[in-house]
Amino acid sequence: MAVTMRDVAARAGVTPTVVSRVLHNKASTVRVSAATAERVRSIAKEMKYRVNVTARNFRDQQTMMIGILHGVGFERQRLSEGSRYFACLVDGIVDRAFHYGYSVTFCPGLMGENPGQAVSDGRFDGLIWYSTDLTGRNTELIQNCISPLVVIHSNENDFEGKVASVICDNYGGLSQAIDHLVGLGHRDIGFVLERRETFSEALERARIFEQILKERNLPFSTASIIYAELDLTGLRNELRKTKCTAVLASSETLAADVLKCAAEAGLSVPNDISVIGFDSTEYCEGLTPKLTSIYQPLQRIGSAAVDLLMAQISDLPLVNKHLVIPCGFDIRQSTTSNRNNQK
Amino acid sequence: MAVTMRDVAARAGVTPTVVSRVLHNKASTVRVSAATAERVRSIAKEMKYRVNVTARNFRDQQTMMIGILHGVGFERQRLSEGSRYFACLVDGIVDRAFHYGYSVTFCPGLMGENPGQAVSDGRFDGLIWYSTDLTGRNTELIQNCISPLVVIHSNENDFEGKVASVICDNYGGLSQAIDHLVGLGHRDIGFVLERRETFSEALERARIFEQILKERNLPFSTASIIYAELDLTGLRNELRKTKCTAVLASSETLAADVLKCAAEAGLSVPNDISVIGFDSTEYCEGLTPKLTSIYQPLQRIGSAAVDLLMAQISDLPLVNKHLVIPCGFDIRQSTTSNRNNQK
DNA sequence: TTAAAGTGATATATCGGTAAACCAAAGGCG
DNA sequence: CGCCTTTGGTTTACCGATATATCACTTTAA
Repeated sequence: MAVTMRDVAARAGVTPTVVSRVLHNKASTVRVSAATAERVRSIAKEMKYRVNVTARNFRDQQTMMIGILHGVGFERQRLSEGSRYFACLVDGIVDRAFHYGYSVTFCPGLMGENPGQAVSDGRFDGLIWYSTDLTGRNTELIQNCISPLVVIHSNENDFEGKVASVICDNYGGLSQAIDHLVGLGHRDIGFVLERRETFSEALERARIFEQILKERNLPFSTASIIYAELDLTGLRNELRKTKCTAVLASSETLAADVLKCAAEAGLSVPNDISVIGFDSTEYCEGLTPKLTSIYQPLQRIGSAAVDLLMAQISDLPLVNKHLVIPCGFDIRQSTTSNRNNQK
Repeated sequence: MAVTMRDVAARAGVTPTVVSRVLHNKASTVRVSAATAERVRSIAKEMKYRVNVTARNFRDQQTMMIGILHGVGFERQRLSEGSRYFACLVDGIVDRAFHYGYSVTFCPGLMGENPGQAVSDGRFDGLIWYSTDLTGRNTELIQNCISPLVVIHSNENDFEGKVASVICDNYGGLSQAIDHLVGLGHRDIGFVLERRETFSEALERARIFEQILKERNLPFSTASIIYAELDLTGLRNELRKTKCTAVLASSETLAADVLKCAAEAGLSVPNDISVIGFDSTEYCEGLTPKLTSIYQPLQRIGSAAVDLLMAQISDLPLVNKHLVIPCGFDIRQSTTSNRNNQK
């Protein structure tokens, strides 16, 4: 069917080996006469010869392919849900992988019995695990996963420090946000997160939020944590009765929900209540009011994950297999001085 | 390194062939004793044997992998740009591909010299081409692409009908939108699109828009087409001075820009001007006011593309290689009766 | 003059799985 | 008993690229 190396070799009156050398080895190292090399090259071009990548990968026992495992099991995350977030991450991964000559494949949900099997199948040279849920069954799957593996949103404390991870600096990001609010005169600050016990990322942020408030000697009580159900009625009521003059939301999407609920509850943002989100993609600019937000460099997180993965694949020594990427902070219109607060 | 079929065979005291038959052939067709089969199966399980997918693919001369080629060349579309749109499409593709046992890989930008080469490389069994630009160099690349190939946003008139395509029913969708506006008493209707000569999809919609207005005996002039530059100042001015009481935008993102510019121009939507978008993902619900929109069933478009591709890969006879998927129409808050118009 | 070194290529083996051809032993039948 | 069929395997070959070892033929140096 397709033109093979043998075909080219036959036409050029040489051995496949020579063709291979001419086309893929550094010509300096190998001994092929200039004339032959030129002839082979021109014939290969004329015949539109292309290496069979599958054959080469098979021989080299590699695939030049990494998989993104997202939303494992019941979580079943789709690209179009929370897409802004995931899309930025994927862009970072794909770009960086491309730079290494690697391609990226999506593994939606569970791929076969065990996600790790995709690697032992030889289907991928490595996996990047992206999931907001690092509890229960996922913990187990990750630990049993045959490396190479990098988990996003995980840190050195998870998995006994054995699994490479990339995470944004939640502590730094939340500190900036809280200090910003404190600077504006706020003292009663709340944290809004989805009520989902398996949402590790949000829970971790809530934990750090509490820690920072205490470090700053700011008031913290159970009322400081506001849970949002899928149905937003509850959130609307919570906002109406909370004594917080400012709230942080654990994600951008949730911050948008807070804006919506505040409006429905008759609260003006930022005059009645200041709101800060987490993510800061271009989406924040589109909201009314424009959302002040902690900025996660998602593309950098993605590319860092690829770097970690490549180090494992190439068996390079890793100085640190647990990366923490600093967050930025973008002040927009949804936060203002507590003086304005009419409560 | 990994356990191979030979390892299992050795332990079971049989030939690799037998292992292969036991594990992957329908046991009924092949002649292996029940006892042997059972023994092989249990040993394979015990040794955690997994087929080497690369090896099998190599032998079968296939990859069980399809590529999504998006944003070729200078266009260089990233997933996070226009992500809502693309994300839905990708979800449809990935799901359907998975159903066929195929995986999906992203090929951002130009992959090597010629995108089609990815297939002749044997890297993919087929390609899905998604691009808003089907002009110039891309036309050439598509025509030179070694099949199998399916192009999204293309129809039977492109590429001499030779290239399989999937497109949404722009005529039907726009008709519904225009009839909706006419029903509300509007007569001066505009169409907003990005000023980019290579934006085939938007240009096609503008052309159909014009056709429908003429069919309905509605006023059409060059002023009916409003171009949006990257810098939105122009759009703001255009909206301020247009005599249109309603505008259609060629995409959801652009419709959001129209809402923003209208607000900045001091126009109330929908009272001063009605706005209709194209896409209708959940994003429309988040805008203020909620956006009335033509609904493209993006996931269906994606899955239809996969079906077309699979038919080509399996060499099945195709009744129709040019699919047109009907659009829906979701009425929300950005359109209202022309009576309210204060102009 | 002869051995050593250099040059330009070829032959071979292998990655793992599997289809196709082949074969030995057991069972069936006139 | 001898011949045919069935059963339960084994042997072989191949997919395409390429690393390694090998080889024939020069050229150079002692």
